[in-house]
Amino acid sequence: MKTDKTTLIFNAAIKVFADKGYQYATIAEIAKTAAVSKGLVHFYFESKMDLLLSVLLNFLKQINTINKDKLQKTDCPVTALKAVFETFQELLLNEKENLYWGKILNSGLPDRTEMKTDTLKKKKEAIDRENRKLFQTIDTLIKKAQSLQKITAELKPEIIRQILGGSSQFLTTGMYLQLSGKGGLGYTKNDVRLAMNMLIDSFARKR
Amino acid sequence: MKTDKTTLIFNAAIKVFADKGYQYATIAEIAKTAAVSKGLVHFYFESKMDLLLSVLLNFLKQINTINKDKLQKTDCPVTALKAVFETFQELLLNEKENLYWGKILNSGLPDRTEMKTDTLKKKKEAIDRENRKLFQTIDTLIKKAQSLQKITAELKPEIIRQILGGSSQFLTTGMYLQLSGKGGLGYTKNDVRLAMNMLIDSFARKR
Amino acid sequence: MKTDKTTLIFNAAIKVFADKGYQYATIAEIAKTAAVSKGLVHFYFESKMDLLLSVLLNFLKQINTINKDKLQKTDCPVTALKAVFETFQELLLNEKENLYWGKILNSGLPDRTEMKTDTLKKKKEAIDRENRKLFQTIDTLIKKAQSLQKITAELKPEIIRQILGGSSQFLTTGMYLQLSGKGGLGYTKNDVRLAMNMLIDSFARKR
Amino acid sequence: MKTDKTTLIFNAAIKVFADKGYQYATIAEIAKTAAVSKGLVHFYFESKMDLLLSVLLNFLKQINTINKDKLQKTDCPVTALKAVFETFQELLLNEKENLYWGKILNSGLPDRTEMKTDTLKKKKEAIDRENRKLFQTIDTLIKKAQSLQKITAELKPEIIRQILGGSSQFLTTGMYLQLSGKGGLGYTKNDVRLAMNMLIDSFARKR
DNA sequence: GATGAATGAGCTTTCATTCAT
DNA sequence: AATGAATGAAAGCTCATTCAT
Repeated sequence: MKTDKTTLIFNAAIKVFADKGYQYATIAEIAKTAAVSKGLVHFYFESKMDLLLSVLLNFLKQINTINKDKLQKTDCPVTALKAVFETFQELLLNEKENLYWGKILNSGLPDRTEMKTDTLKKKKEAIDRENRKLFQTIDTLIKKAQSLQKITAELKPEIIRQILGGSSQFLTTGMYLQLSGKGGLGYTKNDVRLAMNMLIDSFARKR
Repeated sequence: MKTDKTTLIFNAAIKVFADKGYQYATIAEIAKTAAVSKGLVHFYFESKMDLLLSVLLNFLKQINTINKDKLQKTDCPVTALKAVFETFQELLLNEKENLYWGKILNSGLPDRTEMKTDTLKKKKEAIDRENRKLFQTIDTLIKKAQSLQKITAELKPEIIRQILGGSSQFLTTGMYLQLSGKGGLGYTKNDVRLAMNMLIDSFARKR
Repeated sequence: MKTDKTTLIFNAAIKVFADKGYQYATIAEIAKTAAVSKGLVHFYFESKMDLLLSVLLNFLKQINTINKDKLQKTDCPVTALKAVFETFQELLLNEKENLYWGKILNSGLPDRTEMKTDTLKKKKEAIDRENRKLFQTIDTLIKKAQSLQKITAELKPEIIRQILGGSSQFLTTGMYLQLSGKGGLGYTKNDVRLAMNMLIDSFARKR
Repeated sequence: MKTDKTTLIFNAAIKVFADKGYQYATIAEIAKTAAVSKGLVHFYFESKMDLLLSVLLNFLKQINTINKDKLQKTDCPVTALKAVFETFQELLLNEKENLYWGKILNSGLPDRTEMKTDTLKKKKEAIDRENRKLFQTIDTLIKKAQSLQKITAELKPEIIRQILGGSSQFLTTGMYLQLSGKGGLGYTKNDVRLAMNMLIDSFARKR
C-alpha cells in the first residue's frame, strides 16, 4: 500500500471528483480526504485541472498498456475485441472503489478551460494521444474482423465501436441518461462480461 | 420563429450548458447568448439550477409524450422498442442544435446541490418521475418481448436496456469516454437508425 | 376612508417598513401590499428613500400640529409636558396599526445614503426642521418649568428630555435593546399614560 | 494592541455596522476598514449575519459577566440596580469608540432574516439567552426592591424596567427618535451617571 | 516538504428604477 | 394613470492559488 503523499492526493482526487464532479470538487475536500494540507496539493499538482488530467491520463495509459499486452497473445480479432472490452470491466469492476473511475470518465473534460499552461497543454495532448490509440486499437480490430468476414460488414466500424463502447460504459457504470438515481443495477459483474461477449458475438453472426 | 424572452433564454441555456457544462456555464454568458440582461434570466428562472432542471424536464417530457403516442400504434413490443429509440434520434438529430441536448444529458444532474427551494424540489421530483417512466416503458417492452419469446431471455431486461440505452446515446451524441474531441463521427443519421434496429433485431435471433 | 392610490401606497409603505425595516422592505412588497404595480410606486414617489422620508415627515408634522394645538390650551409647563408626551401615546397606541410608526422611528434614517436629489435633500431638511421643533418644544417647556421651580433644576434640561423621551419610546414600542422578542409587554396603554405622568411628577418633587 | 486579524475584522465590523447600519454595511467596506481582504472576512466569519451576531453576543456577554460580578458585592437591590445601569455607561461611554456599540444595539436584529445555518441559529439562541438573563436580572432586582418596600410598588416591574432601560439608552446613545443628527448632547458622562441614580432614587421615594 | 492564513477574481443573485405600451 | 418586463449596478460569498513560516 503506497502511502506517499502524491498517491494519497491522487486517490483522494479520484474519489472526490467521482463523488462531486470536477467543478463541485474542491481542493479543500480533496486535501481533507487525503489527510493533507491544501497547500501540499498544489505542491504536487500544478492546479485542479492538472489533477483531473493526471487522473484521466493515468487511466487511459493503464488501459492501453494492458491492451497492448493482451493483443500480443491472440491473432483472432474477435477474441482480441472481447479481451479489450474485458479490460474495462477489469479495471472498473474489480474493486468497488474503482467505479469512481467510471463516474469521472462519464463527465469528461471541461470544454471551455483553455488549457492555459504548458504542462496542461502537454498533458491534454497526451490524453488525446492515448485516447486516439484506444480508438484505433478498437477500430483496427473491427476492420480486421470485417475483412476476415468474422463480423458483419453491414455496419461501419465506427458504428460498431460506438455500440460496443456505449454498451460497455452503460453496463459498467450503470448510467442511463445519467439520471437513474442511486439504486442498484439488478445485475452482476459476471452478467456484464457475459453480455458484452454475447453482443460481440452477435456481430459475428450472419445477418 | 419564437422570440419571446423565456424561449430565448431557455434556448441560450441549452446551448451554453452544452458548450460549457452546467458548472462552467455562467448566467452572464447565457444572458449574453440570449441577448438579454442578466436580471431577466432570474426574472424568468428562479436560479441557474432551475434553468438546468427546466431544460432536462422539458426534454424528458417530450420523449415520454412522443413515446406514449407511438406505443398506442403497435402491439408488437419489438416494433415499439425500435420506435422508442427512434424517438431519441428524432429529437436529437433532426436539427444540429438539438445535439446540445445530448451533451447536457451526458453530464447529468449535479449530485451535491441539494435542491434548496420548493420549486426546485418539485422540479427534481418531476424529472425523476419522467425518468422512471422512461425506464419503465423500455423495461416493460423488453419483458413483454421476452415473454412472447420475441427477444432472447438469456439476458436480463436491465442488461438489454443498458445495452440499448448506451448504444443509442453513444451513437447519437458520439461520446466515447466523453473524450473524443470535436471531429465528425464518420456516419450519418440514417446509419444510426439502421444500426439501432439491427441491434434490437439481434436480440430477436435465436441465440 | 381614503382610497386614492397615493394613500394606499403610503400606508403600505408604513406597514412594510415596520415589518421588514427600510433595507429589507422591497418596492415589490410595498406595491403588492398596496395592490398596485411597482411602476406606480415610482410614479408617486421619486424613490424608496423618498417614501421613507415622506412617512417620517408626515409623522413629525402630525406630532407638531397636535402639540401646537395643545399648548394653546394651558399655561402650566408641567401640564403641557404631560400633554406633549401623551401625544405620542395617542398617535402610536390608539390603533394597533399605529405601532408600525414606532418601529419605523426606532430604526431611524440610513446614515450613509447621501440624499442625492433635490427633492430628497429638501425633505430631509424638512424632517430635521420638524424634529428640531419637537425638541425645542420639549426643552422650552422643561426650562420654563424649571425657572418657575415647578420641576427640579438639578438636572440639565437635555437630560430630562432624554429621560422622558427614552422612557416614552421604550414604554410605547416596548423596545429594550431592541431584542426583546415578540412577547407581550405585560402592561396596558393606561399603565403607560400613568407611568409617564408619574415620571414627570417625580421631577416636580423637591429632590 | 491586538492585531490578530479576527479582532481587526471584529472591530471594523462594529465601526461599520454603527456608521452605516447593518444593511448598508458592506463586507467590502468592513474588509477595507480592517485593511484585510474580503475573503478573509468570510474565512473568520461565516457570513455578514454571523459578524453581526458575534458583535451583539460579545456585548451582551460582557454586560452579563460584569453584572454577575457586581451583584455579588451588594445585598441592596437598589444599589445593585444602580450598578447594573452603570455597567452600560461604563461599557459604552468609557471610550469614544464604544459608542458604536450603542448604535448597533439601537437598530437591533434584522427580523426577517431567518437564521439559515446551524451556527447562526445557535448564536441567535445564545443572544436570546443572554438577553433574557439581562432582563431577568433587572426585573428580579426591581421585584426584590419592591417587596422590601425600597421602591414603589405602584408601578409594575416591567414598566419600571422600560423606563430605566429607555432612559439609560437614550442618555447614553443620545437617541431621540433616532433623528437627532450628529450634534453633541450638551451633557457629560458624569451627568448621565448622576441622572440615572436620581431616577432610580425617585422610585424609592414615597409617591 | 508541509502548513494554512490570506488573497482576489469571479460568480450568482437581488432589487430599485426605467420605459414602452 | 397604470402596468410589469427589462435593466444593470451592487452585494455576498466561494474557492483555486499563493506564500510566509
